[in-house]
Amino acid sequence: MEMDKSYNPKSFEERIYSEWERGGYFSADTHSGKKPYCIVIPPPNITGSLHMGHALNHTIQDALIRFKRMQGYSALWLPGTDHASIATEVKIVEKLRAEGLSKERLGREEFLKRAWEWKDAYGGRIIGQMKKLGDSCDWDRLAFTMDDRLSRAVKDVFIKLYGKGLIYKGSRIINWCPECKTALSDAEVDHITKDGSLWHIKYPLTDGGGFVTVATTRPETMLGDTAVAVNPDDKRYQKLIGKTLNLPLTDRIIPVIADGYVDKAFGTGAVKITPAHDPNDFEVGARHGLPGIRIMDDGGVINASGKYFGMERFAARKSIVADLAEAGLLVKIEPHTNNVGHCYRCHKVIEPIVSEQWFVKMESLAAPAATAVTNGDVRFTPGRFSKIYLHWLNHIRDWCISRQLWWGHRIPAYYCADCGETVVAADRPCKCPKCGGARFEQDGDVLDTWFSSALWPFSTLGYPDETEDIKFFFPTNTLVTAQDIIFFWVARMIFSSLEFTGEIPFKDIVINGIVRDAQGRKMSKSLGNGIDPLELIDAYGADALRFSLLFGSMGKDMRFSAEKVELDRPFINKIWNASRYVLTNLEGAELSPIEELKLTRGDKWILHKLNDTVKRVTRLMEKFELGKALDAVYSFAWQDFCDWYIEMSKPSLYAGDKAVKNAALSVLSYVLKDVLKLLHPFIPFVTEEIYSYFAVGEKIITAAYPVYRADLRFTKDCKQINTVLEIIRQIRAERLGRGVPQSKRTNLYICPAGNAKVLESALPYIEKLGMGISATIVKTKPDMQVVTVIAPYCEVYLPLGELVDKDKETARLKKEVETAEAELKRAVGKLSNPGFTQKAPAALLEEERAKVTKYTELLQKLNTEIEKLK
RNA sequence: GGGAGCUUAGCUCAGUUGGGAGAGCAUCUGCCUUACAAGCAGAGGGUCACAGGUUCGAGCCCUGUAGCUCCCACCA
Repeated sequence: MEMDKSYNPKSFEERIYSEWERGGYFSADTHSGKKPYCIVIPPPNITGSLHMGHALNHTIQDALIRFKRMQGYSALWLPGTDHASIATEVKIVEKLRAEGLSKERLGREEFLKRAWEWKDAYGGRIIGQMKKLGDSCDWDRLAFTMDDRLSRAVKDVFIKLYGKGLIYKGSRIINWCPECKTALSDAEVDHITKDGSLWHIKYPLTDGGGFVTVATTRPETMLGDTAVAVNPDDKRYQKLIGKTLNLPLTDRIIPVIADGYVDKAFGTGAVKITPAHDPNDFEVGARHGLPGIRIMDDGGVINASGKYFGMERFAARKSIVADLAEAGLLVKIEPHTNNVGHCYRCHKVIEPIVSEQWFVKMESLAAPAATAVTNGDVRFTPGRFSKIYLHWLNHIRDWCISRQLWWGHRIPAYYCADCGETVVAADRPCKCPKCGGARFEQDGDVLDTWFSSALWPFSTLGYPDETEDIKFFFPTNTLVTAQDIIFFWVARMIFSSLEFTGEIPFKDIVINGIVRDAQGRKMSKSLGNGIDPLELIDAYGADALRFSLLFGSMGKDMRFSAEKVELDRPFINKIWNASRYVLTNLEGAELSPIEELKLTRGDKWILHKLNDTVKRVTRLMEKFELGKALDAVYSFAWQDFCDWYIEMSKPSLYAGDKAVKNAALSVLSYVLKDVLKLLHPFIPFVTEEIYSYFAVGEKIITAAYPVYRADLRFTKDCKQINTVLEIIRQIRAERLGRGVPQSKRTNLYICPAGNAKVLESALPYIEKLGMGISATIVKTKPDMQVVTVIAPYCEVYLPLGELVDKDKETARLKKEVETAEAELKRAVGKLSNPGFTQKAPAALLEEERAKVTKYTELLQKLNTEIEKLK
């Protein structure tokens, strides 16, 4: 078998994925005797298409799953999708509109039929895209939040919470989106800072004694005012408390009340109170027994008596302001920046409105969820996200869970048609427990999409049933997600899990960064700066994309562009070619286990370094430092293995000694295979493809992950070879420094400073890598014109003949003298500082003393050289 | 109004518990050396945002300042 001459991912990625799928390599067994490791996927919306955020998030999860699978765990990456109530409904409504239809005309049942059709047609699109990326999910366990199984969990949880009094229905101020025509939870509101205005309006006193001027950012809500509040300590207004005002543009009379909530310093110090349309006013109203007057309908249209009836809210604002001005009641308009809530789906300004909705009481649920993080049961990576999480939980308010939508889990509450009694049950009740009536109407609302996602880690594994899966895999191990859904999802999974399973849902939460564009902006549809991961896969291959996403930092936002993929791709090509080098030489060779080989010093060097790399990479993987882990394999593979060891191995392969060649190939294969294994979690396709040539019939996806081997530690040999490499580097620099072409090889004469033995065994390396015809040990400088290279533990003489230019050489040596003198001075300076010698650790002192010796000797040598040249 | 993160080479970023500033790309030089020119071998390039402080010693710890980014927040 021969590998293609060049790396061409298109020729194998698809094939390899289907081999994995057919071979059942992704399925996790509960009876294998292996330890469980489980990641549940953040379920993408069925409306979604794979974007760069998914690509990064999935690459991390897949790398972790593959790592654990290779380590011998029964590793389950549980995939699924989310019905995304509001997002999907908006899409379907749009589609209907395009067909000239509306959901109201269609009716609930027909609408849902259409929605399911839509889901069946497009909901699986993202799954195919995930496979292109290489996601090794257990597709047999694919879940959907509206599956019967998961819906059962939703009902179960709702009923239990209701039974405990933790779900209640009540009339409260909620966030209303007039576009989506539904209530939203606090988390679903984005606050955007906007330049607006502060309108100062005069409200006349009924006794004719003047006016009270109020300041407001939403003048249209005055139609719903039921009081004006001032601070009880405000001397300006104390006389007015208890008096009444004529509410302009209406015929209503409202009182002036005193409430500590009012800030004397802001605006005019007098606040109009609109209990039905402002959260603060709602509370002030409650304290003072004020009525709330709702003046807006669910479409954001004024729904109050009078001329403004039927006007859109912002048109009404304009009109009201104009009318106030005309009546001489508008004092002034001040520029004012404030934060305006927007719907996270349609981005329209939300309206606070009093409405009857279902809520989850949060206090008792939030506390244990906070504790789980503070006591370390659940850990955030990076740790700073725990602060964000805790802050949210500690300031949480009740969660509005009802949505005036149709696509989703319908609230399992039934109202008796006869007496109005509420019955919460999994199925439609037969008989009213209060009046015995038999006719019931189910609540028309559906649940917040996040209510079902909150159950994801256990609903997907079988909750409320005690399935094999839940017994084996729950609590799961790691959750990988983006920071923008810590509140929506992560926090809610934790409190739900603690409440219903009594356990944490996962041990670790890994927060991945945001993939930004080359200029650091968020990728967004409106900016049009998004990159399509599928296009990148098409152009460069999935491995290259995955590599680029991880090669860099983790947990931090990253700048990304197609150019980055392009620039990172040569690494994969390098691995491909290194593999070809080994493979092409492998023909006819007989390999032996490395334990049985007589290892050369170079072998020991690379094995020692490999061992270090394995240890380091494993540790970093376990700490979720995937970027650094990849970096560690990268530099080992490229620098140590390709640039040095492969070059060192060439004489052994080409010298014609079969035993030597076999031994060299045995080590080459061993190291290469381990490199492939270390890389497999990151770049699964190409490693699997290459592996198939080296281990016919085996699959790297289930190969054992390399482990640190105490028997492959060769600290001394490693140090010695490092010195040799330093000598080689010096020789190369000397040659290149005077423009000697690489093809011009010379004899090398090496004069060791001390023990010659170490250098003797390294002569072949020095010869090969130092561009030598031959390398020989000499006792003294040969009697010819040479360039002297002053290297560690030796001097190397290069007979470069006429190339030697005395002046240049002298200049070069003088420069070296300068640096050596500087180093010496630094070391001596440190050692003559009593503070340093008294307080610095002994090892450091020793190091500095060694430097003094080293540079003193070096200086002597250099000066001798300079003298000789004269 | 609170909180978080960032500021290191021209660019993108690493810098573990304080002990001589690193990588990749870009630039420059020389090489098509039998795995790879998507490559090899070298070189140049940094007041570690700024100002103080702690320390024998600070990119790293402390305080403050500035700029950028993000999150949270019911001052109308």
